[in-house]
Amino acid sequence: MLTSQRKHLILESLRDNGQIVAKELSLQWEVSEDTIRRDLRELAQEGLLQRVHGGAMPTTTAKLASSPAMVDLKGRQKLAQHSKSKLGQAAAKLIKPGQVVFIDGGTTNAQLVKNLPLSLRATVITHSPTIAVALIEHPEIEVVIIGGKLFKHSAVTVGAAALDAISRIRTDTYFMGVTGVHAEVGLSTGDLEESYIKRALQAVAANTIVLASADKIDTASPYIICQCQQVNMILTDATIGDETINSYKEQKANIKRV
Amino acid sequence: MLTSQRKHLILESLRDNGQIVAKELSLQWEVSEDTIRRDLRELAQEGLLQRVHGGAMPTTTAKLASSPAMVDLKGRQKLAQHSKSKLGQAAAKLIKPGQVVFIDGGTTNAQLVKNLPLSLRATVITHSPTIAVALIEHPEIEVVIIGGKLFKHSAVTVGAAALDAISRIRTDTYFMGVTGVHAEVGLSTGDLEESYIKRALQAVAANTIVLASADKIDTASPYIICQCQQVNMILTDATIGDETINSYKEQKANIKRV
DNA sequence: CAAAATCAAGCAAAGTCGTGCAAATATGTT
DNA sequence: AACATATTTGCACGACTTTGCTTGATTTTG
Repeated sequence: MLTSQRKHLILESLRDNGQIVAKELSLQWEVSEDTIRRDLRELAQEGLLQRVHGGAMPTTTAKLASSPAMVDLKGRQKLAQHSKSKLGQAAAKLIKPGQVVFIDGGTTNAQLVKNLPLSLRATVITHSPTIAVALIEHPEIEVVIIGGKLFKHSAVTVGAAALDAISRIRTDTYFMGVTGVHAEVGLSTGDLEESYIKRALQAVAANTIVLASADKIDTASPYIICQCQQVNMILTDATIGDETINSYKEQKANIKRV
Repeated sequence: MLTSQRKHLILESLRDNGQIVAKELSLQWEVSEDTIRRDLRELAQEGLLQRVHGGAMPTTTAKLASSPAMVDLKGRQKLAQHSKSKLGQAAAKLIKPGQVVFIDGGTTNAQLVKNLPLSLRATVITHSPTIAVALIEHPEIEVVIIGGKLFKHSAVTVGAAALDAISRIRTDTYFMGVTGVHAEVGLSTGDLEESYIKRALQAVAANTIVLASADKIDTASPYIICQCQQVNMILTDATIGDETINSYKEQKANIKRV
C-alpha cells in the first residue's frame, strides 16, 4: 500500500468517524503500528490532524489555543471544503421549483442540501436520515423518507424494504453519490447492497446526475454501479485537468466542471 | 475508547444534561469510576467544569453567584434538563439485550437514546430520522427506519407508506412520545396523522411505555391517542406530587416516577 | 453516630510512544 | 547493467501514559 494513499485514507477515515485509532488501522491495513504512527506524526506536522494517545482526532474538535500551525490548517480545510461547496452550489441550481428529486447520502450531497435556497418549493425523496434531518429547516420542501435497514457506514437505508419502496416511486432527477469515478471501470461504490439501491434509483429517475469531488476522480471502489456514459451528467471539480476530462469524453460521458 | 474522545463526550454530556454523575458514565462507557474521576479532575484543572461530590457541574452554574435571579432561572433550566435525562436513563434500562423496540420521536425519547449503553445489542425501529442518526454511533444496534412522508414539526414520518410499513412489523416494546397526559382525557398529541401512527404502533407492540416529562402531565392536546390505562406504563418525573399520581391510579393507569 | 458512597494516592500490568537501526524497495547516476 | 543514494518499513528497546485495583481518608446520608 502506497504511503500517500494511506495518508489519504487516514484523513478520510478521520472525517467519517471523527477519530483515528492507530491499532485499528494497523490491523485493518496489515501494516505495523509504527507505520501508522509515523503517518499520524507527519499529518500532525502539516496540521491536518491532532495527535492524541492511541490515535488522532480532528483539529476542529481539539480544544487548543491557536498555534501557528492552526492558521495554515484552517486555510487548507477551507480550500478543500470550498470546492465541495462549489459543487453543491452548482447542483442545487439544477433543482427547479416543483420538481421531485431523489438525493443520495454522502458528504457531497449534504453540501447540495446546504446550498438549497430556503424558499425552494420541491419534493425531495431520500434514504439518508442525515439528509432528511438537514431538510427539516426548509419549509417549502416536502420530504419523503425511504425506509429500510440502516447501513451505518454510509448512513442510508438498504435492503428489500428500501428496494420495494423505491419501486413505487418515479423522480425527475436522481443525485447519485459515488466513491469512485473511472473512465474504464465506470461509477463504483464500497458496498454491494448500496450498488443495487443506486441502480434501482437510477431506473426510476428520468435523469441521473453524479456529484463527484476531485478525490473521487480516476479511482475505483469494489462494486460497480454502471458505466460513466449511462448517467446523464457527471459534475466535478474545476481543479480537474483537461486531459482527464477528455479521457471521459472519449467514452461519451457527459462530464462537466464547476 | 480514546481518552481525549472520552473527555469530549464528558463535556458534551455536561452541556446536554447539565450535570455529570461519575458512576453513570462509568457504567455507560464500561470503564472504571476511577478513570472517569481522573478525567473530571483533569478537566476541572483546565477550568472546563466544576467538580462536585459524585460527579461534576458546568462552571457557568457555579459562577452565577452575582445575580440571584439568574441563579434561580438557570438552576431551574438545569433541573428540567436533568429530570428529562433521568427519565431517559430509567427508560434505557428497560431495554434488554436482543429485544426489538420501537422508539418514537421527540426530545424525551432522544434522551433515551443518549443513555443507551454503547455495548447494547438490540434492534431499534423508528420513524424519526433524528433518532436514527443518533443511533449510528451504537455498533451493536440494528436500526430500521420506517419510511414515509416527513412531518416536519415532529420530525417523524407519517402517512399511508408509514402505516403500511408498521403493519408489517412486531415489536417487544413501543416507547411512545406524547404531548399531553391527562387522567380524564387520556394521552394526546398535536397532529391527527401522528395519532393514527401511534395507535398503529401500539397495536403491533407487546408493551407500550409512555415517557412523559413533568410539563406534559395534566395537559391535553387536540388529538387523543388512547386512555391512560391502555398503555402498560407511564414513566414520569420524580417532581410530580402524590395526589396527581393518585388521580391517575384511580383510573387504573400504571404510572411510575423516576 | 454509623453505614454507605465517594475520593485521592500509590502501585503494577498493559498499552502506546519515540528513537535508532537494519533490511527491503525505489530512484537516480554513471 | 552496475552502483550509489534516498525512502519506506518493521523491529527492538527504554521511556512514558493509561488503567483498574487496593488502601485508607473524607464526605454524605439516614
